[in-house]
Amino acid sequence: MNPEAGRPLKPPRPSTKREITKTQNRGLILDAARRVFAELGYAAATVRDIIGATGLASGTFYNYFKSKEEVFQAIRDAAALEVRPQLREARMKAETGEDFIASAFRTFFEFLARVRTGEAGGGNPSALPRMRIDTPEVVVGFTELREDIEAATARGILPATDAAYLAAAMIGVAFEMAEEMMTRSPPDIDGATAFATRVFMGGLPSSRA
Amino acid sequence: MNPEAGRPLKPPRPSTKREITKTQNRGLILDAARRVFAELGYAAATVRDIIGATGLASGTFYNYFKSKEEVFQAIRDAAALEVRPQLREARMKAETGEDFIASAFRTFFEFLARVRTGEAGGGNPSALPRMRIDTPEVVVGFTELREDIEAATARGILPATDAAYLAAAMIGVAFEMAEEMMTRSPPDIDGATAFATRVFMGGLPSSRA
Amino acid sequence: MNPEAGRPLKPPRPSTKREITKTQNRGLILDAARRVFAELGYAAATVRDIIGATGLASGTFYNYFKSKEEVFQAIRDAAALEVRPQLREARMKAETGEDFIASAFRTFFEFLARVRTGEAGGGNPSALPRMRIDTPEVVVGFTELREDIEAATARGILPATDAAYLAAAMIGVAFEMAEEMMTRSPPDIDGATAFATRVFMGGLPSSRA
Amino acid sequence: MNPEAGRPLKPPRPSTKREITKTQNRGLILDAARRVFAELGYAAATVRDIIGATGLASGTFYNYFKSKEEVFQAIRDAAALEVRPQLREARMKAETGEDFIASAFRTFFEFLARVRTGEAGGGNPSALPRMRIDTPEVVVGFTELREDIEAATARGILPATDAAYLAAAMIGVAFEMAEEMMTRSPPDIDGATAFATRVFMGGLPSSRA
DNA sequence: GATGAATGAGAATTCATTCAT
DNA sequence: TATGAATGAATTCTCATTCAT
Repeated sequence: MNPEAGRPLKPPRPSTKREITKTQNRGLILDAARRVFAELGYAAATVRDIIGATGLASGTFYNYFKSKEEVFQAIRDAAALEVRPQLREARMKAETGEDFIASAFRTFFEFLARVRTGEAGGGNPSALPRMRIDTPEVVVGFTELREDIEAATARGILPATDAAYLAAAMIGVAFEMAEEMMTRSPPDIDGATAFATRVFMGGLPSSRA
Repeated sequence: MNPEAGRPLKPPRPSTKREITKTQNRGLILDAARRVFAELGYAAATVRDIIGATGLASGTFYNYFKSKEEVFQAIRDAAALEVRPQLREARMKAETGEDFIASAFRTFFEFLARVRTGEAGGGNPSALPRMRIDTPEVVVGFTELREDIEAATARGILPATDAAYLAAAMIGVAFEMAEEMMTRSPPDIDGATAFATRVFMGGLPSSRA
Repeated sequence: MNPEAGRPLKPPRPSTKREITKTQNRGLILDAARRVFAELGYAAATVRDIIGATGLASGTFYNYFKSKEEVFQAIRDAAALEVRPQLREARMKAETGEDFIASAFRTFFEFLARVRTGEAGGGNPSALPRMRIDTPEVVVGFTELREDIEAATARGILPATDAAYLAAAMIGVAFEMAEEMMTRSPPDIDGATAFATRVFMGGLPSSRA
Repeated sequence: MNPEAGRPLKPPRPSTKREITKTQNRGLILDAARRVFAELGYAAATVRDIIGATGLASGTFYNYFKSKEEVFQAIRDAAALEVRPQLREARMKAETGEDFIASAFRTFFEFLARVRTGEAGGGNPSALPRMRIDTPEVVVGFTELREDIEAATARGILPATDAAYLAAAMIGVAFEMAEEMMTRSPPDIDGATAFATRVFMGGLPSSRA
C-alpha cells in the first residue's frame, strides 16, 4: 500500500534519563504520528510508518492505541482541545462582521502555522506537492472554522446569504491560502489574514488598496 | 517515462470487434478507477478495488496499466485534454474581470459536475473530510484554473494583487463550493457561479445585493 | 519469476516475402528459444520470453509446442541429429587414444562454437558470467561426448582406468575449456583441442612443450 | 549497499532465548534454501519453496532476507568464509606442483562433500544435467579454486602454460569429478583426489600407473 | 493457422496484530 | 510495560494457457 516514497522520518533517539520516563511513550507515538500523517496523509500512512518514526517496538504501539484510526482521533482531539479556547475568545470579542472574519481566519492560520512547521511534503505518487487535507490538525481546523462561521451567521454578525455556500467559500479560502501562506517564510499570517478578510469584506483586495 | 515515443500520434481507430472490446475494457477500467478514487481516495484505493469494480479478471488490469499510478495519470490526462480547450476559450473571451472570474468558475463547476456524476460517497473509516483532494479530475481542475488565473493577472484583466493568494483563494472557493454545489440536485451550477463571482467582485454577497 | 534482467532480445522483424512463408514459424520459435535459453538458461526462461523474442503472437507458440520443455527437447533433438554423424565419423577414424581424444574434443569444441556464437551472457542475478549449462545444445554435447568416451573405453582405445572418473574429467575439461575458448575471438578451437588433448595424454602441457 | 555500516563488527552473541530462536530461524531458512537450491537450482527455486521447506510463515522469511537473491548471497558468503582459510593454507604449504594440485583438489572435494550432504536429488522436469551449477557453494568453490590456481601459476610452482586454460581444465575436472565422487558412498575423496592429480601430473592415469 | 486480449492460479511482498520473553 | 519476532491475510503482479476473431 505504500510503495511510493522513501521514509526519511528519523526516530528521535531517546538518550537522556528524562526521556526514559516512559509513559510519555504515548506522547512519542502521537508526535511520530503527527509527522507521519503530515508527510504521507492519513490514508497512505501505515501503523508501521508510525512505529518506525517512533523508535519504539511495534508491540508498544498497541499498549497505547488499538489502531491507526485511534491515534488519528487522539491527535484530533488534542488539537481541538487546544484551539477551542482560542476560538471562543476570538468569537467573544468580535463585534462586527469584519472583526469576526478577521479573527476566524487569523486563528485558523495561526493554529496551522504552529502545528504544521517542519512538514516535509514530498513523496506523493501523484506528484501533488499539496498540503495534506487528511491530517488530524487540518480536520480540527476545518471543523472549528465551520462551526465558527455557522454560529456567526446564525447570530447575525454575518449577513444571511446562502450560509452553506458562505461557509464553503470561507473554508476554501482559508485552506488554500493556508497552504500558500506556509510556503512563505516566516509564515505570512498577517498578510494572509488581511487578504482573506478583505476578499470577504469587499471583493478583490486591490480594488480597494 | 514514455517508452513508446515513436508510435504514430493518432492511435489507429478501432475497427475489428476485438479492438472495440479492447477500447471498451480500457474505458471500463478507467471508469471503475474514477469511481473507486472518488470513493476511497487515491491513497486508500487498491488495484484490487479497481479490478473488483470492473468485473474483469485481475490479470486484465495489467494488460492496460502497469500500476495504480498509471491509471491515475491516464485519468488525469484525459481530463486535462477535456478541460483545457474550454478554459482557454473562456480565458480568451473574457474582457472584464467579472467576466473572467464568472466564466472560470462556471467552467470549473460544469466540468466537475459532468465528471463527478455517479460518485458513491460514504464508507470512510474515520471522520475525514468527505471531499477527496487526490482525485485525478480535481488535480487537473486545480492546475488549469491556477494557470488561468495567473495568465489573467498577467494580462491586466485582474487587478495586480498578490497573485498567488488570489489564485489560492479562488481555487479554495471553487473547490469547496463545488462540493456543496454537488449536494444539491440538480447541481446548482448557476447559483454557485453567481455566488462565487460576487464574493470576488464585491465581498460578501448580501452586503451588496 | 524473472525480475532480474532486462530482456534485450529483439524480435527479428519479418519483412521480406520469403520470411512470410510461415511454417518456418516453427524455426522462428526454435531460434528465439535458442537465444533465450542461452541468455537466461532453461530454468529462468519463460514462455513469454521466447514468444517475445519471436515477434509472433502468444497463441502461435502453442500451435507448435505445448510447453517450454517441448521446445527444449526439440532443440536438443535437432542438435543431436546434427552432431551425431560428425562424432561417429571421428570415432571411426580414430586409431590411437590420442587420435580419439583429440577428435572428441575437437568435435565438441567445433559444435559449440558453431552453435553458440552471439551469446549474450549477462543478466544473471547471482552475477555468474558463466556459460549456461542448461541449454539444449550443451546437454547434447554432454551426452554425446560421454557416450563417445564410454564407447572408446569399452573398445580399449582408451586405457581402462576408472571409466566414470575419466568420463567426468574429460567432460569437465571440455565444458570449462569451451567457455574459456569462447571468450577468445575467434574461438580458439585448435588451441583448446591441443591443450585438452595434451593434458590427457601427458599431464600438464608445458611439462612437455 | 550496506546501510548499517556503523554497527559494531562483532554481532552481539545471542544470549536471550529470543535471540537464540532468531539465530536458529535464520539458520533454518539458510538450510532450507540450500536444500531447495540444490534440488531445483537457483533459477527455478521460488521464495515460496524455501518458505515451505522451512515450516515458517511466509512473512517470517522477509524478517531475515529481502529476496531470494539475498539468501543466495548469504549462503555464498558463509561458504566463502569457510573455504577461504582452508584454501589459503593448502596454497601456502604446497612446495611442488604435485603437492599444490593434490591439495587443491582435496580441499575442494572435501569442502563439497561436507557442504553437499543432505541433498535431495530428483524432481527435474526435463532431462537436464543433474548437476546444478548455480548453487551458492559451487560458485564459491569455483571462485576460490580459480584464484588459487592463478596464484600458484604466478609463483612458478605450476609451469607457465596457458593459465586460463589450465584453470578451466582443473575446475572442470574438479567439478565434474566431484559429482561422480558424490555418487559413491562414502564419498570417495581419496580416490578422486588421486585420479585428478595424476591426470594433471602425467596424463591418463593408467598409461603410467 | 495467426492473433492477442482475457483469464485466474500462483508467486512475491507488505502489513496489522499477537504473544512469548 | 516494553520488546520484536512470528504470523498469515491481503495485496501486487506475473505467467502459462485459452479462445473468440
